[in-house]
Amino acid sequence: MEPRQVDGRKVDGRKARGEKKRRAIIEATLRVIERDGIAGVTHRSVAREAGVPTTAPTYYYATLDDLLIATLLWSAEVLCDDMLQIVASGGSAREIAKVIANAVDENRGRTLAEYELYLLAGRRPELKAAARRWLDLAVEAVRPADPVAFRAFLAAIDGLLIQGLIADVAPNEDELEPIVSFLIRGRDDFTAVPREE
Amino acid sequence: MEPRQVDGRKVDGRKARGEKKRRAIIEATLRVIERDGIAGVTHRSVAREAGVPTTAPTYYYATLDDLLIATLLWSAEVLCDDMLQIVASGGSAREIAKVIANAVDENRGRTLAEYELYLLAGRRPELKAAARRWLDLAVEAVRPADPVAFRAFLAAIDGLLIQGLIADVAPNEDELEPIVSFLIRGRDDFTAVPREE
DNA sequence: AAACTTATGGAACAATCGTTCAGGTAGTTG
DNA sequence: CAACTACCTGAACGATTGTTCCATAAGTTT
Repeated sequence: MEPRQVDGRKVDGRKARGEKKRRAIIEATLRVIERDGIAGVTHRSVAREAGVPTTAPTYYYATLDDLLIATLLWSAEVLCDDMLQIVASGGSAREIAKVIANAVDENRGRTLAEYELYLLAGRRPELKAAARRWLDLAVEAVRPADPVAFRAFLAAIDGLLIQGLIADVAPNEDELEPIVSFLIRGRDDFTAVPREE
Repeated sequence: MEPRQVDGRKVDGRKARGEKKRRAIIEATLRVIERDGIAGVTHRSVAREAGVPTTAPTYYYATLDDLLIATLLWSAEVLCDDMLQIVASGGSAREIAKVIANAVDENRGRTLAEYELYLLAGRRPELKAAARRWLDLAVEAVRPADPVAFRAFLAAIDGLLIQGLIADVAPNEDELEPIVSFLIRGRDDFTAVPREE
């Protein structure tokens, strides 16, 4: 059975293909950012990466800025997942340390891209909410009884990640684990308040 | 008495002027970064900001990249001062909170520039040492007995700053003070080891 | 199948970029 | 003051940029 709209018209296959290409362009843009940073994003570099004609990005996104913002808003969801994986995993200090170590080593490109988002949000107010979203989600997910200690923990996560990016050699989980352990000592404080249903 | 070289030759006034212009160009570049980010740095924009001819930046710095790196290395010293003011002030939590609040409000442009340095260092190894320098200096200045607690503190400083930059309204010192206070509780641990003379 | 709508892409444009270069200017030396 | 040197700059070039435009292809409806 073919997909149809409520009014009986067929779903326009042209639009469907368009949406796919739209996402392909955004994903290509993110890959470019991971590899070369925001500075490397041009219509042509994105088109080359996505394997589409030069004018395709322009066609789907009115301006290069729109493309960049769309990409970063989308990547913010990835950021959210990464960060919540760190914060709300409920795991041991070692598990958290492992996630951080991965973020600054294997996933280094993506982590760099995420902080490019942070920095751009500093200059583009419309990106602020997206960049900050994981912080809000973290608070909501954990519902810390001691918000002060939890905010300190969240700040330290950001600091460990960004400092890990500029280290000569990326820190491994063995180095990170004691620091994380120190940060979450008395973690019971975080989760003492159960979520109200 | 006019300045002379040891060999009796006069100091070349031409070179002296050149050095001044060199610094003027770097300072102009930093202002451009503070205002528009690294993306806004071009030979022409820098020249306009510095009030020098278009080709002057090219003349003094072989390539635009050299200019950028020279600027960021120089700004790293400012970063160092700022950070050490925070860390090694030996001040109260309130004083530290005040410095952070200033960095994300009044000095917002400069703080943004400093994190652009951080991020660029993530992609340019030759900048890493400069970006990391304040961390090394902080450790050396404080000589913490508990390096783990101190590194957590340093990471949290970075996190508070960068999160302050993407907040809807910049946090003030009243909000920051309890967090800082939490971070430096048991600060005696930091300074328990006196510097060996 | 004809009419119609939407998606698509190659050519081209103006603007801006980094950089080159030959000549001019200012300061120093003899 | 003439010769010399080092610093400096305006004009210009080739490359790349974002974006526009129109012809065409693809898909849908009548």
